Amino acid sequence: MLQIYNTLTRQKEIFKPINPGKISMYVCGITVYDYCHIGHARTSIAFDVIARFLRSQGWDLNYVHNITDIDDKIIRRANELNEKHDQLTARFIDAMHDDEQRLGILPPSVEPRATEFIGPIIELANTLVQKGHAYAANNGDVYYRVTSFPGYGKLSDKNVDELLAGARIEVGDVKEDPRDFVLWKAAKEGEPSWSSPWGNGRPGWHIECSAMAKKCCGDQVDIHGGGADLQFPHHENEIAQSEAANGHQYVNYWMHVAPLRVDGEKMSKSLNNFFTIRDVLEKYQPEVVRFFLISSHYRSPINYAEDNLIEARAGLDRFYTALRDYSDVLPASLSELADSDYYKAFVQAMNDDFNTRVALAGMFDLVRDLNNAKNNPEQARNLAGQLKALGLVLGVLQENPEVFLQAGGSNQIAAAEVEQLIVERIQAKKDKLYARADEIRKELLAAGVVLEDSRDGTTQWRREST
RNA sequence: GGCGCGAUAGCAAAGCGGUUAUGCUCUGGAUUGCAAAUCCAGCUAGUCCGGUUCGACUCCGGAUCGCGCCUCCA
Repeated sequence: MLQIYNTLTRQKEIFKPINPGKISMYVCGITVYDYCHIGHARTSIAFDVIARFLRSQGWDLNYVHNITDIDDKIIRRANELNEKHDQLTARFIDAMHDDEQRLGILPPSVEPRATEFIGPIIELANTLVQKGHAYAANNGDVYYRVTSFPGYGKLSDKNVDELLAGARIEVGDVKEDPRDFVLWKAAKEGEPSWSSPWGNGRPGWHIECSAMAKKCCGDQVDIHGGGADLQFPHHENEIAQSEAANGHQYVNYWMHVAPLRVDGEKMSKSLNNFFTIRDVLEKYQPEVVRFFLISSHYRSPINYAEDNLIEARAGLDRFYTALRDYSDVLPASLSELADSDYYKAFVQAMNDDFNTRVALAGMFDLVRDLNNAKNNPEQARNLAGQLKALGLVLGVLQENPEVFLQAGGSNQIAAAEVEQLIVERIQAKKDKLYARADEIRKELLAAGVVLEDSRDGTTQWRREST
């Protein structure tokens, strides 16, 4: 039985779909004015794992992951780079897809872009104006009237009155109330714009998600997710918009992924302490990064630190070492797994608010049993197939073990050179020249390569995680 | 200041009112020409102070510390 921690109620709840067997899941994506950082990767991977798991359990999942491709930062960056805004966004969308592919993130069911939903956005803004929840200011901006929505603050536990105290009042503000937020922004000279009942302009940030969720998922969404930093104001504003317009509950289960930290602080654009995905992948294998990010629960903050990445590689080393002799074994099918205790433990862990850490712990148990079963090839192959099947749900363990183990590390020495030294060493061993054999071992170890002799006289090698 | 989250062994990170989490590290043993890998065994826990309970790391209260949101942010 699937349980999900709901930010709205601050507790784990038994999941009940709106439509039997179906789940709609809307996840806030990225504003594409720069390369994605690994904080973005954390959220994307968390929901990728959730999507993979839900599908594996037979749910008919509609996973919507949007792209914000028009906003102030995009316009500013395009001006800085003297580039058209849509060229800029196209470039960074390509980069994002590239990063996602490398990290094993499967494409969502739908990937709507704000600029493709201008019509529905205007329609929604219009509805809100007509219902008295929004108003057009005299400069062509349209604002949401926060005090018109009684439930405002329910997601983030904010008190509307206290928000007034902290609200920023800008010079020349045309809002009725400092808490009001923009639905439609009048265009200045030269800015990209679309025509609307209020003149040329562009959508505000929050309304695009309300509009796209409505079009892609319907008026009510099963699961809506994103980074924890979107809880307020973004998701709070989405609720205000959608519930005021639709007249009923917008989202049943709100899920928020904890921030990734650097030196104990949140990694973010504004703090400028972020590492882009491509920077990180220069240094670590994609699967190592992915494994690191799923090694803790999605609601726990994790620290991006070298030691933790090395540990992730060490964990994967254990998995891939166990799978070494079974590169030809295919992941078991779900029907083959039905009676497996490992599978049951895995599903139980994942059903408990997607506890990947506990799921992995069970997979390590499976590794031990697999290593113990090496004298029973049939059983061993069966266990290897199970392990790969569980790995597939998490999006890991699908590489060829030798390829994985021989990649990464410092790469001080080429694979061909390693192979050559191994040939020389095997000859030395045959000649009982153990001093020479040990010398080669030491030399390679200094270059981060570990040799592993086997009983039949062959030698396997891998690169160390450091 | 308001709202919220967390504090677990050398490190990382989970569940659980009483029974081994797990991974890495470390120690001993098996194995190995030496190693590595693997297996077996073991060592290190629950920030502090109270309370509830036969019994608390687990529930309740308080303190301390850390973090997030309150402004664009996944």
